[in-house]
Amino acid sequence: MPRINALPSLALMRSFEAAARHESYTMAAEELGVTQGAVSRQVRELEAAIGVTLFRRVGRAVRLSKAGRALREELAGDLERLSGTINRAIAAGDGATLLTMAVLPTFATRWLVPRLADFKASHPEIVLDLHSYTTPFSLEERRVDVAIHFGHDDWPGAALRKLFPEHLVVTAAPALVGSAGLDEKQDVFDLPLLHLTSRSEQWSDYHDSLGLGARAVFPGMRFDQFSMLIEGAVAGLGAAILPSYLIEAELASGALVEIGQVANVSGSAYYVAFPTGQKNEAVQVFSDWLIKQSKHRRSAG
Amino acid sequence: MPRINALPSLALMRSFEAAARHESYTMAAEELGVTQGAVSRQVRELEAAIGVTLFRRVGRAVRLSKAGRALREELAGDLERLSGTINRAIAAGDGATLLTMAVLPTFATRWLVPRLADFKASHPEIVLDLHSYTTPFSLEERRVDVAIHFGHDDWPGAALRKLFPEHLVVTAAPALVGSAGLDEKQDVFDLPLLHLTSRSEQWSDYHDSLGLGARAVFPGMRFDQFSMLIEGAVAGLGAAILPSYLIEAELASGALVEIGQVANVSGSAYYVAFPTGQKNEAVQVFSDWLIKQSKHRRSAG
DNA sequence: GACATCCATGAGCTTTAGTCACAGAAAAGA
DNA sequence: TCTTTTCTGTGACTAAAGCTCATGGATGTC
Repeated sequence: MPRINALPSLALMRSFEAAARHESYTMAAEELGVTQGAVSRQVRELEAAIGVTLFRRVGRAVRLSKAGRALREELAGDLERLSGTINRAIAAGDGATLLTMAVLPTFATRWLVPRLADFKASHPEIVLDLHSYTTPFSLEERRVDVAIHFGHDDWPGAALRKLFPEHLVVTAAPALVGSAGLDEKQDVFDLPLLHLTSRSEQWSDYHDSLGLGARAVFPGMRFDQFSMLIEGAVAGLGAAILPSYLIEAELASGALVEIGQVANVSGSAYYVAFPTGQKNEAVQVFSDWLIKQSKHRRSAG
Repeated sequence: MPRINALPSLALMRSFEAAARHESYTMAAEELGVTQGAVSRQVRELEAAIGVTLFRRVGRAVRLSKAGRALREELAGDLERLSGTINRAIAAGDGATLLTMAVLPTFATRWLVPRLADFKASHPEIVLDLHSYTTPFSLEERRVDVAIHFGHDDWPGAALRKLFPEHLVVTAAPALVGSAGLDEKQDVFDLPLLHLTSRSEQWSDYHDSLGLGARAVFPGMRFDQFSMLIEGAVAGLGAAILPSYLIEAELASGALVEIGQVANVSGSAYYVAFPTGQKNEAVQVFSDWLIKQSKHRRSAG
C-alpha cells in the first residue's frame, strides 16, 4: 500500500528540473514555453514544499545548491521514467501488448526492421518499442522486455536464445582496391583501416590470422555503429571488417568488394536476450518469430 | 535533453493508481481523501489524455482493462520512486548529505543502530536513510548507496569491504535444556528446531559437523528475521543457531544457554557493499566508520 | 555611467481540480 | 418481484492553482 501523499505537482518538478539543467530560469522558461516569472515562482514553491534551498542566488544568476544538485540527478531520471511509462501506454493503445526491446542499431536498421512487416502482419496485437544501444547495460535497470545481444552466452540475469553466428568479411570500395580485389590479402594493411569502437582488436586478430603475427594497434578512423562504418567504406575512406549479412546489397551492387574473410574463431553470435522469469508472453512470441526469421535467408534488401 | 512534455498531472496518475489498486473509485476516493466523483473524473481524464481505456465498466463496478493493468504495474513503481526521491530530499534537508543504505534487519536493530549515535556525533552532516531487506537485490535497481551484505565476496557489480566474520552458536532457553545445557551435544536434535528462512541448511550442516552424517531436512518453525528467531528461542519454542554478536545480552542474562558451537567453515562474513564507481564521498566516510566499529568490541547492548 | 540581462513580485486572469447533489444502473435482500 | 443499497457518471458551481503581465531591483558589461 504505497502511500504517495503530498507530492509536489509535476509542474513544480519539471520547472525545477529544467531550471537546474540550464542553471537559468530564463532558459528553462523558454524550454518549457512559459514566462520566466512562472519558473521563478515554481522553484520557490518547490523549495517551500520540501524545505530545502535548491538554488543559491548569486548575483543576477542562480546556482544549484548541493542539495539541489542531488535532487536534480534523481529527479531527472524519475521523470524520464515516468514519461516513458506514459508514452509506452500511449503507444500500446487499447488491447495491444507492448514489447520494449533494446537493439543494436545497425542490426535493427539493416536486418530487423525490414522484416518487421512480416511480424506485424502475423501479430498485429503486439506493438514494438525499439531502443538502440551501443554499450552494455542491465536488462532490469532499463526496463526492457527483450534485447538483441552480440557476443557469447554470458549475460548475467538474462536467458539467451541463439539467433545466428556472424560471418565477417574484409571489404573496401573498388576505388581503393580495384573491382577485382587485392593481389595479396595482406595488402589490405597498406590501406587506411576503419574501426568499430566496440571491436577494437578486429584488425589485429585478422593480421594474426594471416600468419603475420599479432600487432597491437592499428590507427584509423573509429565509428560506434556499423552503419557509419559501412558508409565510410563505401565512400572509400578505408577498408573495413563487416558482417556479411549487413552488406549483402553493397556486395551485390559492387559498392563494396570482398578482399578477405575472417574466421569466426571466437564463436560470437547474435542472441535474443530476456530477463529470466519473464512473464510477458509477447516475449515468447517475438523471440520465436525472430528465430524463425534467422533460419531462412532473405532476398537482399 | 529529455523532453518531458505533456505528462498528465500527478493527481490523475495518483487517482488512477489508487483506483486500479482497489478496483473501486469509491475506495480510492476514500484513500485519497477526495470525493468519488473526483476520482471518476480523474480517471476519465487520464483515459482521454493517453487515449487508452483503462477500466471496463461492468455493472456498477469497474475492472482494470489489460492496458490498465500494464500501466498500473509500471506506474506504481514510478510514483513510489518519485515519492522516494522527494522524501529523501526532504530528509536530507539543507547542506546535509543523504546516505541511503540497505541493511539486514536484525543486524541493524541489534548491532548498527545502537552505534549510530557515535556516527551521528562525528558526522552530523550525513543523514542516514535505512531500508531493511531480507532477499537479495541489485544495488542499482533499488537506489541504494551502501548495503550490508552477509555471505561471500560475490556480489556482482558491487565493491565489498569485509566487516567481520560470524560466530554461530547453538542455543536454547534454559527451560528446554536446563541452565547447565545438554549432556551430549547431539541431544539438541531431540528438541524442536527453529530455522531462519534464508539459511535452511544450517541444522543439517551442524548435524554433519558432529559426525552424525548429513540429513537433508529438519522440520520446525521458520522465521525470516533473526530477531524473531531470537525471541522464539527465548520463549522456549525450540533450539536455534544464532550469531553470537546478536545475543550477547541473552547469553549474559541467562535467557539463552549455549549448547554448541558451529565452526565457520563456509567463510561467510559481513561486508559493506557499494556500487562500483560510487562517487558519493559519504559512502567512504560511512564505510570507514563501519569498519572501525567492527574492530572494537562493545559492551553488550 | 548607460545599458542589457536576469531574477523577484504584486495584481489580475484563466484553467484545473474538486465539491455537491442527484441521476442511472446493477447487485443484494426481502 | 420489488425494494434497498451501493456503485459510477455528470451538470452546475466554487476554490485554488498556475500563469501572464508589468515592473522593480540587482548585477554584470561595454
